[in-house]
Order: sequence, then structure tokens, then C-alpha cells
Amino acid sequence: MGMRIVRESPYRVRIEREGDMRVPGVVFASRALLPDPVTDRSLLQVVNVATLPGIVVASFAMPDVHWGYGFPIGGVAATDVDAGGVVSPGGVGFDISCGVRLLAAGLERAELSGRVLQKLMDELGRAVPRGLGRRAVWPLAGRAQLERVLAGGSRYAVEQGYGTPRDLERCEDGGAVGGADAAAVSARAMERGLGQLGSLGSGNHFLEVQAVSEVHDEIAAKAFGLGPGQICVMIHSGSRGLGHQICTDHVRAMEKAMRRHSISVPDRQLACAPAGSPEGRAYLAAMAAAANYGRANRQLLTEAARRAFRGVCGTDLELVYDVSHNLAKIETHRVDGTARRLCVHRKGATLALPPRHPDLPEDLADVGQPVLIPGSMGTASYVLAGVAANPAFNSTCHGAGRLHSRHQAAKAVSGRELRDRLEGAGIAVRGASWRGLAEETPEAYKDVDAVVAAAEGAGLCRTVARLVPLGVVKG
DNA sequence: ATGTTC
Repeated sequence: MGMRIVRESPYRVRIEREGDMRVPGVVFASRALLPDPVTDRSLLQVVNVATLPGIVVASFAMPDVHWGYGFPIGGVAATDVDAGGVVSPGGVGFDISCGVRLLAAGLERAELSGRVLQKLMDELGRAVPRGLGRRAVWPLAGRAQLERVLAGGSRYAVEQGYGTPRDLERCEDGGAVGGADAAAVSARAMERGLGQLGSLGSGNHFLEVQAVSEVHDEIAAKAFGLGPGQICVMIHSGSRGLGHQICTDHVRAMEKAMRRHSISVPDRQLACAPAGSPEGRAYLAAMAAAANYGRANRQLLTEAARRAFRGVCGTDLELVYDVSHNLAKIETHRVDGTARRLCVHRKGATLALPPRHPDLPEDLADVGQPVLIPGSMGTASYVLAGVAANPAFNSTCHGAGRLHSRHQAAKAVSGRELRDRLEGAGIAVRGASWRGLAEETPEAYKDVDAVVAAAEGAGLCRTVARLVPLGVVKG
């Protein structure tokens, strides 16, 4: 595979356009973080995405890029909707609207004794349904109520008493994506969604109690409601079986429709359809529904965490922000000096709105959007902020990025061993399965500090605060 | 990520 890679700056390389590529590839990575094009398939995936109909500017990869289904995880691709640009379910991923929310407690690290932390973790462990299966904080009454969740997201959850109107001001899209249509969601996806609302899931999903260890930008941190030593809760979860089923259903439908649209792709996992075609619109409507399910899910998990904090510590949790890192959005951007309507796919890439962006709440206009970066288990997490002149359609990294497969990880360490190591380091662990724990060993991930430094160095965002884990409830 | 294989 002879791709030509040119380093343009310490945190940016270009993959030269050749063959069927419509645009070049651009990878934001230091030398150390750049995947090996020979042993790692993720740069080949960046090249494959560059062939998609309607793609503009470049096929981008964030510093935490790794191999995924069709598109790389850590990929950003924008297509011109009014020029036949496509939408691809593989460009969003199976866990539609997977994302992160951060809550700030009215409590400092010094005020949380080891004994109280253990009690809090026990309570959170009880209150947070997790792992594979069908348990939920909110068992829905039936299909009609699920349809209201799919249309209203966190907004509907708050209307039903799960949270406060203030929460919605700190949610991307005000807590609900427009254009959701339950008619585009299969009966099977609906069935899977009925019993899982308010559950963490498995894999890299978690709920952590964290403390702010470093403040890099005092003004932005203050605007976000964060200070040194502050106790926080970070929730990383998505749209569970419902989002997964929607992805499966629409990949299948697009595979069938591609020939009719005269589209051919180098990898069948890149199945896609013009964003304006019936198949493209159906996917976008179902994707929006799954996005709203994912947001409502994190809203429900928030309420579970709030109950635990009130019960054990007598303190409340204020929402800092909720942002997705697996989503496609129709956005307007200037391309070659002209405003274009683009379908921006972010898969393992986080929206990072700059200061003054109209979608920001008023009180964050001066500092930009909070960007929440979950680290691997036992390592730091970050709060970043969006910056002006982002070169990748207002996107940045989404996490540490996997380095080794789940299988490799589980071979390297046992779950019990890992739990003991984390507990020994003062991190309380409430897991779901030993195998799941082992698969998430931090050795299987890139260095989140290096990923964030690269993202900042590449001009994708700026660092606001670093957080360290005190306790983890693991899916 | 995922009722971890339609």
C-alpha cells in the first residue's frame, strides 16, 4: 500500500490524493501518534473515505484515530448535500450519538473521605444498570412513549420529571435533535429500545467520579462551573441496542440501493446513499431518533447519579455539558469561499463549537463549547473548549483511542488483577464483568495526555481542565 | 458499540 504521506507540521500530515480519492487525507497527529500505514488499517480507511461522492476539503482523522467499521474511529468527513453528497451509517458508527456528559458536584476532593467515597460508589453501583442486557432506570410504558423519547430526547425526559430545564441549556442541540421520525425505526429496533432507557451499556462506557487535578484555563473553567479539586461525575454512554439496530438496518438498506444511485465504494462497509435520497433521508430520520434516545439515556443516568449524591453526600450535581461524538449533522460551512450545506460525519470525533457560534448558550459565547474527553479506565479525562478557525469543521478528538484489540487486551491482564491494581492506586471499581474490565485495561489505549496535546497543537481545541478518576462504575 | 454470529 504505497500511500504518500507528507508531514505538514508537528501535528498534521497530508495523505496525497491519488486514484479514486476526491480529496486528500489529513491526519492530525504527532509522529508518535500517527498509525503505521503498514500494520494498521486506519489510514487506509482515511483514504477509502476520501473516495465518497460529494466529500469536500479532506478526509480528516483526529489524533486518537483507530480502525473501525468502514470509516476510522476518529474520522471526520463532510459531504456537500446539494451536490449529491452522501450520508453513510458507517460514518456515524453503531453507537449512534454515543457521547459524554459532565456533572459538577458542590464538593471538593478534600471533603470526600475514603469511607464516604466507598459508600457513594456502592450506591452508584446499585443505581446504574450496566452490562449487556435489558435493565433500565426508566421502563417505558410502550411504543407510544418510546416514540416521544425518540422525538424529544432529554427534553422529553425533563418534561417527565427527570432533570431540570437548566440541564437542557447545557445539552448539545438543547437536548433534542430535530428531524427524528419513528417511522424510519424498525420494529426490532423499537423492541430493543423499550427496556434499556437509562442504562450504561458495556465496552468503554462508564460512569466515573472524578476530581479536577489541573486547571489550564481559569476563565473558561469558571464559565463551565469548574474549579481546582472539584468533584465531578462523567458519564460515557450511547443509544444501546436501539442505535445498533438502526445502524444495522440502514447499512443493509443502503447496500441494496447503492447500485440504483450509481455509487461504488472501495469497502462495502462504506455503504451510503445521497443525503437527499429516500434512503439517505430515512437514515438521517432514524439516526436523529437514536440520537434523542442516547441523550435521554444520559439524562436518566444523570438522575440516578444525582439520587446517589444527594443520599450519600447531600449535594447536587450541576450539568456542565452533554456532547455527542458519534453523529452526522447537516451544517453550513464556507468551502472555497462559498457557504455550503454539508453533512458532517463525526465518528469518534467531538463537536467543538468556537466562541460566538450561534448554537452556543449565551453564557458560554465568550469561551466556546465545552468538549468532554473521556480517558481510558484509571487515567485522566479532559475538558477542552472549541476554538476559532478549526480546520476540521469544528471537530476534535473524542478520547484516548484504542491501541490494541479487546482480545489482545484480555490476554494481557486478568480482570481481577486490573481491579486490584486500580484499587491499589486509590480508584474504587464497580464493574459488570471481569472480562469486560480486562478488555478496558489502559495499556490497550493511547496516552490521552498526548492525544489532547496533539489536538490542541493542531488547532482543533484548547485545554481547559484535567480530571483524575476516584471511582469508576464500569459497563 | 452490540440480546458480542443472520
